[in-house]
Amino acid sequence: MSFKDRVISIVCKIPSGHVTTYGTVATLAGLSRGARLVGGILHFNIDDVPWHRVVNRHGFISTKCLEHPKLAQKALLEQEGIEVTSDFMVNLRKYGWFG
DNA sequence: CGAATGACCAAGC
DNA sequence: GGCTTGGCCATTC
Repeated sequence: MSFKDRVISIVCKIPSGHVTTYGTVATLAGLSRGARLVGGILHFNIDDVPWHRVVNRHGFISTKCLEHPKLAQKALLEQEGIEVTSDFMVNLRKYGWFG
């Protein structure tokens, strides 16, 4: 069991229709200051976790990946009932999940 | 095992 | 008020 596994576990527990932030995931995983690690971990496990439910502090999709994954994420979020603006931003105040 | 890396955050100019 | 800098710490090669 490692921080990585905890992060993955937590991300998988995010209820459908909700999103959370890197900082929140890091805190729930035990490292309130490990937001960066969460990003890196999700990067290495992009195929194993619903990373589309994790956004940065501003509610923006922070991936530096190609635009295609972003569109996929936007579609997935909307599919779950989450409003995503054309700027790939979600309303954390409304859809934010903090455990 | 050591050095580099990173999809963040908050404070400082 | 927007941009730049520094710190954080596990994972990876």
